[in-house]
Order: sequence, then C-alpha cells, then structure tokens
Amino acid sequence: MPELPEVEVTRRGIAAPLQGARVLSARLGKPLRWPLGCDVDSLRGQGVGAIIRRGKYLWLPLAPLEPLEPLAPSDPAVHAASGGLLLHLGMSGSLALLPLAPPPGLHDHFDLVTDRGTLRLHDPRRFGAVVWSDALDQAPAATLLARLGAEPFDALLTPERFHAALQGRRAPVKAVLLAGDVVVGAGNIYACEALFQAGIHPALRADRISRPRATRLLAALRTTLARALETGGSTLRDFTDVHGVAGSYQAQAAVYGRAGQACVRCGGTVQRRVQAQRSTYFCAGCQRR
DNA sequence: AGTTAAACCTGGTTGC
DNA sequence: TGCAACCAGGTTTAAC
Repeated sequence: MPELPEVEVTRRGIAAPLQGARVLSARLGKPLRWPLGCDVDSLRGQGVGAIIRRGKYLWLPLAPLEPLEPLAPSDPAVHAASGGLLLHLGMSGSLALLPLAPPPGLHDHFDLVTDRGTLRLHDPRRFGAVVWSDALDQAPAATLLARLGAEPFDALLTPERFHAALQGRRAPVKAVLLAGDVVVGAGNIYACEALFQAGIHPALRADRISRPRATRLLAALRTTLARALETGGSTLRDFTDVHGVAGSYQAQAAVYGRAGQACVRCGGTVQRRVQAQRSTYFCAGCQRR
C-alpha cells in the first residue's frame, strides 16, 4: 500500500546504504507499468547518488564512474550517461536491499546489483514502474511529476495556500486528496484517516470547506502521515520496508477498513461508500458536511 | 471542469 | 471442493 509514508520508509532504508554504490549489473523481469527506457546494461558502472522522494515516486540519481576495467570500444551496449531511475511502487510494490540476493522469485521484476547489495523490486500486480530519465526535470520523469501538488510537509504549504487551492475545486474533498494535484502523498488509507481526524465528510465539495476547517484538514493530514511514518507505514498485504519488516499503522486506523464496526470516537457505525472507484470509509456522526 | 469507467495485473477472500 | 464474483495500497487515459 505504498502511499507517502511507505515510500518514505523505503527511501530511508536505501538512501544511506546506496549513496556512492557502484552498479555492477541490472536485471529486468516481467514488464512493469512503463518500459525502462534504456538498455539495462547501460546502468553498469554507474554510481548511485542521493535518493530523493517526490510524492510517491523515488528518484535514484546515477552518474558514470570510472570503469573497473577498460571496456571494449566496440561494445555498443555500454554507453553510460548520467541521469537516473524514477521508481514507483504502484499498489503492491516493495523494495528490498539484499546483501546476497537469492535467485529472483516470480514477482521480482527489477534488480539493481551494486557493490553494496542488490536493490530488488517485488511487485505482484506490476502497477509499479522503473523508468530511466536523463534528468529529473526532463521527460519522461518531468512529465510524470508535472501534475503533482505540494509536498505535505513543505513549509510553503500554508493553511492559507491550502485553503485557496481547495477553493478552486468543486470535486468532493476525498477525490481532491486522492488526485494529488493539490497536495501529494495521501492515498486511500490516509485520505480517509485524515478526513476522519479533521471531522470532515468525504463527500463535501472542496470549495465548501471553510478556512478553519481547511487548516484543520492540513494539520490532520500531516499528523496522520507523520504517525504512519513512525510506525513503518501500513501493511495490508504486500508492503514491507527494505529489510522485510511490515508496517503497523493499519492497526490504529480509525475508519479505514472498519465498515460496520463501531466508530472509535462516537460509537456510531463506520460507513463504506464508493467514491471515484475507491472505497471511502467514514463516520457520518463525526464527519460533517 | 466534473465525474465515471476502463485499463493495466495478480491473488486473497467471500459466497453460492 | 469448486468456481465465480468481488476486493485490494495507484495512476493514466478516454468518454460522457
């Protein structure tokens, strides 16, 4: 369930170990959401830079290192250029950093073998992606990131700006949070949880949210994401951190996945309804329009 | 601009 | 036990 907390947990697990690592080889399994966009062999000999996160994407910068041994000038497959890999975990993806990688399993669709271990993408549903881009601000990376809204913890995202952005949207606030073009990071779980914490009905039109309630929603979103980050994210089925450890936030979800159960706050019944093709969980007593 | 559906995939759970 | 239907963390594209 990679939403922002899960992706950030993943980033924190690989950033330090892989910074400065040398790529020894790479391997592709079954196709992911998009083609890699480069020859896997061209990744060989690259050095890994500082890994950053933008929304639910990870950017793994790569730049050529001095070759360990002179490459044959006639080898057309190897033409290392600087750039990087844009990764997305989709619905079921997770990354592992393996000191000694066993043979790839059925759902292991990308390996980046380095001198500090193998970065392996495990993704049963294959909605995830690994895409080469010459730079973060050039296509295809820039295209994929172009529609993303503000980072939730960006200090520039003030309550005033958040409220102003919501004022421009007539869609239900739950749909606006999921769309990620106002603020990134909340997926289905954390959008539901943040709205519950803020006491806002998920079907309320975004432009009908008052300034005080927008302030409360932004605070709720931040505390929800921060709390999830502290607990290693949520593991519904597939997600683990890079060491294989599952998250535990799902156990403290107030509404997500709790349809028919008692609301932890008022004792009413948690409802489930479908919004934008996704299940929305909420308490009609605590969350007002 | 909106909402809505369909698409991409696999697998676990539920219900008859 | 078998099998069909439905559900699941995301995002893009097309259609009304």
